[in-house]
Amino acid sequence: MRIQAPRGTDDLLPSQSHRWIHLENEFRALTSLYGYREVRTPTFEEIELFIRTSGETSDIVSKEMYDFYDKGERHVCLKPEGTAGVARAVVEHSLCPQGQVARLSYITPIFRYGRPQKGRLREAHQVGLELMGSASPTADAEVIEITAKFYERIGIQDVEVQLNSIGRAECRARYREVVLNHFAPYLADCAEEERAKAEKNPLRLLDSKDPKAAELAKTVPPILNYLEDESKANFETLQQLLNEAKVPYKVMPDIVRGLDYYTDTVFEVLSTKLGAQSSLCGGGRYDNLVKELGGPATPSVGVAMGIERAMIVLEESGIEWPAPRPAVFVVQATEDAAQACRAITRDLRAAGLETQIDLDGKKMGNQMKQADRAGAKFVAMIGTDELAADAVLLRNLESGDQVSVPRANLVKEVQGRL
RNA sequence: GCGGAUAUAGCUCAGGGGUUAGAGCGCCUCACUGUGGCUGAGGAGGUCGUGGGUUCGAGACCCAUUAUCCGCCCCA
Repeated sequence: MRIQAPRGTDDLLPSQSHRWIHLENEFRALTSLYGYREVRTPTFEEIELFIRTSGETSDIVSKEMYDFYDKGERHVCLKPEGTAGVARAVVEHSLCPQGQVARLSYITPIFRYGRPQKGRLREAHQVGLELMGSASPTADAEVIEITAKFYERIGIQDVEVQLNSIGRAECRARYREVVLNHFAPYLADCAEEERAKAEKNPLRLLDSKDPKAAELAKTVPPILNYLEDESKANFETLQQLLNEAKVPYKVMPDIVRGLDYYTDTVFEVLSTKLGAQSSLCGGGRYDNLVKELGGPATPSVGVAMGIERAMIVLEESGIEWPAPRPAVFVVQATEDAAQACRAITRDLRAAGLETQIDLDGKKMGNQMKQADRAGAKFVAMIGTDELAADAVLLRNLESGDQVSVPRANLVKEVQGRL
């Protein structure tokens, strides 16, 4: 059988890669306005890193790790998410000394071993931010504002920012009992699998798709009622800050995140154009993570946005970004013009103009076709006449107009017409 | 990891037990006699996902396997 790309992976081809580059450039341009600097951490890490941070019982760790033993018997893992590696690097290089703030961004592949479908691959890609060293809700607001601005900037419309606070560990422990009690009638006679799930993370009951559970979920008191004073105050401040920044959001008491490290603020951005995988990004506050990795107490907040999912929404929305195209295709009308053509090609490129030229001595008509197919804006042609006159015939492929210009002026003539 | 659907040319798809497997688009060549897009004429390209089986005969039927898509779990 012919070798094909591994299950759940995708080749990014030239017809698409310019869109990714565009999205990444928009991300970099936006985040650098806020002072974020890019970090690149390894593609694989010791598996322990993710077990410690995401939590042993999280789905990511318990069933989706792309892990293996290397030749040195080290148990390693392709990173399933971006935050843990960045936090590890921050601790390792003391990037966020006490009392300071670090603003970091990343663009990375992530790996999760699950059953693939559209918008959920085994190798996916994310752009993300980590704002470390501040416990203030202004930090949460900054990250959420950038996230909203990012989608706005790339032209994604129908999005909804969903916001919640899940409090601190003690609050969640108390709320856990509330939920278990509330759902007791349901848990008494539901499937074993459901019960095990509820045991692991009772908050999952809140967004269950089981009709009976969903019914009970309507009447469960929200976790917001159980927040400690500080959490509650911060959540209120955050909402004021978002109002102030004119970032629309919706408080959703049932959003819970799958990773153990979140504290207080959690949020997601959803799109109506995504189907079952409706989540465009996820983020939240993680005040204990850096400390757990052996660093100083470093309250932090971050977000990770899925590139593939953004691309799906962009496509569904009919948003097209222009593909790169050559400014000039140089056509050799006769064989004796080949050297002159190579020379003007060099001149054009030296002037920063994307220029292509035929390699195989094809006929002129074929060269014109190549120019057309490549999407060139101009053809610069040299044949016997031009050679004699030291000129170049410059043809606009869109209008069909053409003029003969002195060879020495070619670059200027092209630049003047672009 | 569980359930379901699908797999035929580069792309989108037709063909449903019987001779050399088709279409549209794309690709190549030629003509239009220094010019692409339009037109016309030719042409290349498929072990019908892979491996077994049933049959006189399989692209069609059966089994397995791999991949994709949809739903669940979960999430980006």
